[in-house]
Formats: sequence, structure tokens, C-alpha cells
Amino acid sequence: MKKPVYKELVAASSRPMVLSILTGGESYGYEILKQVKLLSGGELEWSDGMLYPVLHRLERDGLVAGRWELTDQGRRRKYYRLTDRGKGQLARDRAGWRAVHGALEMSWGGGRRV
Amino acid sequence: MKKPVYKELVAASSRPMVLSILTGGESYGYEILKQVKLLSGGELEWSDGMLYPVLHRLERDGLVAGRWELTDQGRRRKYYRLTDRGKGQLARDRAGWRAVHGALEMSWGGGRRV
DNA sequence: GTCCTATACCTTACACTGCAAGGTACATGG
DNA sequence: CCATGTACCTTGCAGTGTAAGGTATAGGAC
Repeated sequence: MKKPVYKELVAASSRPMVLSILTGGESYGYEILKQVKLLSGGELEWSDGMLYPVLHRLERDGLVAGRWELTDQGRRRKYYRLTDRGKGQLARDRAGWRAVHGALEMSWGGGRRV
Repeated sequence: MKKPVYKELVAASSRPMVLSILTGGESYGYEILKQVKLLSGGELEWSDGMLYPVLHRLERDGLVAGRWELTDQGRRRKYYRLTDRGKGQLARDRAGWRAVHGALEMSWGGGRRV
């Protein structure tokens, strides 16, 4: 029943998806994984081995800022928040995505032959 | 004025885009490049160094079938047509794309916080 | 003649990315 | 005890676009 999405699509959507989720406030890796599943109605399920490197890259590039926290259950978590630079990147990613999406929808439905 | 799309997005859209263009009938590399530009209203501009390997992969995987032709101007062209297997792949790619797009739009506009 | 542009195809070195698989650690419940 | 859930991390592999280069023909400008 699960339709695994091809990996290039995961690669293309990971950054905008994470940045976008963080516009709703701070979050951490494990929770982001659940959010992605929720947002997609269960259709998308990211692996943690893919997400953590993404978060590290985003932090390295200054698009998000992380801070460690210790829950009362004694678990450590790394919370991330969106930076101003991250907001700018999100806007660009969204524009790029929509440009490509528009062209795809055009080629699917609009079926204009030349 | 040109907004280059990040490469992961190109990678994610290349296969469905090419397959989709070929649903309109046979085409060849150089023409596909112009079609992509046209379909996107000039926003997308693929490099040929990226497209030709894509076409070779699609042919290797049996999603398209190619045949060489010689124009009356003495130019050689390799025409590609969509195979049945390619149609199936296109349908899956489209479903995957829309699932991801839906999740992204959800995270952008729907802004549901949990 | 020479040069530039357009057409039309191809390849290689490089950096990047997800995937699969493995690891660490603690809490809870059977 | 041991399985599950939480919560983080890393490595080797295969696949991908980019940038840059190559080959070749046709047509127009100068």
C-alpha cells in the first residue's frame, strides 16, 4: 500500500519541507519525521538516516540554528529554529518548486503540442 | 532575471518531464530542451549535458525507445518515443510528485500546526 | 575566406545526496 | 529479560547535475 517516492524527489523536497515545518516554530528531528508523515496524509515516510544529515547541512549553512535540550525524561533533543537566512532560502525554494510544478502540470494536463 | 533551479529539483523533475513531453509524440534531445523552456514560460533552462544522459538512462531502462534519423539538411537526430513501460513509470512519477507537492503546499499555505 | 550562431549529438571529473545498514542510549511495559 | 518507542548519529554505495570540454554540419554576415 505504501508507495515509496523516488529518492530524487525526496532530495528535492527535503530542504523546503524542513524549513517550512520550522516556520511553525522550533522542532527536532524525530518530531519532524512524524510531521512529514502527517502533512502527507501518511504517503511520505522519511528515514532518519536521511533527515539528520539534512539538518546538519542546514545548520552548517546557517539556514537553521540548533540548540540542545534535556527533557525531564532524561532524553536529549536538538531543537532547530529557522533563521532569517533560512526564510530567504525557503522563499527561493518555493519559487523554484512552483516553477517546476507549473511546467509539469502544463505538460500533463495542458498537453500543448508544438 | 534568470532564477536557476537547484539541482535536486532538476533531478526530481527530469524523468517525469521528459516522459510527459513524449506523450505528445516522438521528439529528440535538442527539441526537448526547447520544449522545457517553452512549457515553463522561460523559467527553466536545462543544459544538454544533463539531458543526454537522462535520455540514455531512460532508453537503457526501457522507458523510451530511440531511433536514429537523418534530416534532409544532413543532420543526424535521435528520435525517442514513449514505451508502455514508460507510460507506467510516468503515472507513478506523477503520483509521487503530487503526493510531495501536496505535502509542501500543506506546509506552506495550510500552515497546520501540531 | 573567416567568423559567429544555431543545430545536434556526446563524454568526463567533481561534489553532493538518499539509501541501507549499522551504532549509541534511555524508558516503558509485558 | 526483551521488545518497542524515543532520540540521536555515522559510513559505504550508487546515482545525479554541473561545468567543461569535445565532434560535426549549415547558414549568414563581413
